[in-house]
Amino acid sequence: MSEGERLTELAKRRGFYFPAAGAYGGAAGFWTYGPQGAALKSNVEDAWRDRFVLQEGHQEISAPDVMPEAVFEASGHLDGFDDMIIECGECGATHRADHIVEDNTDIEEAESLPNEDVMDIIADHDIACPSCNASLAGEPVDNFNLMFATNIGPGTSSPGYLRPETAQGIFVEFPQLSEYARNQLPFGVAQIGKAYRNEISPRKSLVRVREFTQAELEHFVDPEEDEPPLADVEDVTLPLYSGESQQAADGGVEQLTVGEAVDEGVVTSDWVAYYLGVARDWYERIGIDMDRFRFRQHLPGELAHYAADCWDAEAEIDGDWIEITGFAYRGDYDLQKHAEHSGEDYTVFKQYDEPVTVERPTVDPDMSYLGPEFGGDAQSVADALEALAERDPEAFEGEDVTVEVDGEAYTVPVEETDFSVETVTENGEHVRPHVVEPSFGVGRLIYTMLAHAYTEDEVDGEERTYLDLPPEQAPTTVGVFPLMDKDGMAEYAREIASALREAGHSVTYDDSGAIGRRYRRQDEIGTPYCVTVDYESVEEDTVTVRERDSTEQKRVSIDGLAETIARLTEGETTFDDL
RNA sequence: GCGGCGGUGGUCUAGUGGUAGGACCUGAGCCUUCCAAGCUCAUGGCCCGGGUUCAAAUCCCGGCCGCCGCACCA
Repeated sequence: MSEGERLTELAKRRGFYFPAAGAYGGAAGFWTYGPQGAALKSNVEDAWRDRFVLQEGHQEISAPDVMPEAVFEASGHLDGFDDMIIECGECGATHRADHIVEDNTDIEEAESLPNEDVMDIIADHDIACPSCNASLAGEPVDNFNLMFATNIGPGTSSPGYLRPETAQGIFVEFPQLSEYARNQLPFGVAQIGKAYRNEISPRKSLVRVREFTQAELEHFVDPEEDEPPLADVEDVTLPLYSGESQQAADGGVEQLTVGEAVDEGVVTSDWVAYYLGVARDWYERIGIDMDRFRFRQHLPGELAHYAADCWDAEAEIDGDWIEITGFAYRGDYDLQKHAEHSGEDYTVFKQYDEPVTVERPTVDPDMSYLGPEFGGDAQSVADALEALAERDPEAFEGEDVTVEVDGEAYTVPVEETDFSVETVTENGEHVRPHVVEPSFGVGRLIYTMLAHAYTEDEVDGEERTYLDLPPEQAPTTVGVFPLMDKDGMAEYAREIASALREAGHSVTYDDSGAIGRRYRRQDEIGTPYCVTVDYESVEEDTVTVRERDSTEQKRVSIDGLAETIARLTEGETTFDDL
């Protein structure tokens, strides 16, 4: 059985996750997190929030899953997602219809043509299937959109989409979010939420799904001025698999510190390097095996439409590398697009230390002259004059000035342009922030954590399976058992369970069957500690605490038990020191 | 979406054209002074639809789901 199969079996049996709506046959790519899985997910999200929001001083928001079409027109997802697909009737291969047309004809931008036209072109040119050479003439051209579409309100006049990434919910609200950050760069806005992609072929349980949780951080920075606090992470060692190494015959993963990676230019963006460092330690914190982990740089052809440089964090499972996080330097792509499409201001005003006095050439052309003179071109001429004044004020020194519009020259008397050089005081400038984006797939993190935590060993000759999840992440912190359900032990144990719950621990109480069975049950869901009440407990107010990984036990006093468990889970003390 | 393989209680699995058996798990009880012990009892199943047949969980077709490969993964 593969690692993945063992995991899926355990996940279903023990309540981590299972295919959704199985009673009706299910739907591929949708999974329900059971009690253990939901608790684990919640813990991972809390740990992420702690590190990437609280510790960084960022803000967190929660935007809608459904957004109106305009948002995705601006973001590029509508075009980027609406692929023309043609399927070969012979071999069944699916191809991008627009690409096939572009490759076989002089036509460019075939994507902008209606599907019928593309079909006709394929028939007219008798284009063949690139896979098997059969003719594609007559095969239908379909759209395949990876976004889930819906209608907002009754009717179809207001289309909406389920977001394919949580990021747009942040970008689109930038003007408001900037206000909350008092318009001071840099600032970061995070979001943990669902995203949806109508994948052609969901695979590998939680790895490729149609509905998933993302934890995304959009860190808005001034590209000219802001620097990450690299000193905080410069000694963190990163396993880097650069684009260069991937393409080299003998390339492999290089262990470089964040400092070295930046100095040697392996990671070009300091910001990306910073977050690689932060994330590396965080992955370790949540129990990902650092011996089965790497950062892989995207190859040039692999980069998304918005990304300038991108590294993926990848974890090895069953010999495959699973992408668990993307670290992208998105530049100002998204804010720029939303500014263009919405007409709103997606910049931050940066005030200078000292106001700057500059001489600015301006024109205020007399339209009552330009209008009659140039007719419909008058506005273009006025715009050209303005541009020229900024570019080359000396052009206005003579009697006439000549500008070119669409290859045609227009000559205007300078006095009609009202040219002047004004002295203005500038207090600052509008800056369009750049965006650094670490984007985590929560389901994939969970899948990796479970796969890496899955451990088999032997206790007293019996095989045992347990999850060595870090106590902070474990769905349940402590199991409380009476050694036997008699002589007051159960009552005593229930009181202890209540007390531990009141102290904030996640507690399971179990009095069924033999004690060993109960330990194993907790082992399989990764519960780090079990407290057992025996005869001595009732008499002396002590209990045994059993550690999951070693199965060793220590007797401790009931007094301060909750604090003892808390210190163990938080790593402030070790089991050996009890 | 294509191709290959598969689908029997919660899990793992046996099985045959005559409507299913085991193990584990789970629950109840007994026993038990710390690691899946034992005994008794109990709950629970042939993925869905159509076809062939006197009879289908079994054979055929389609669908759904899963795994693998291809394609896709902006």
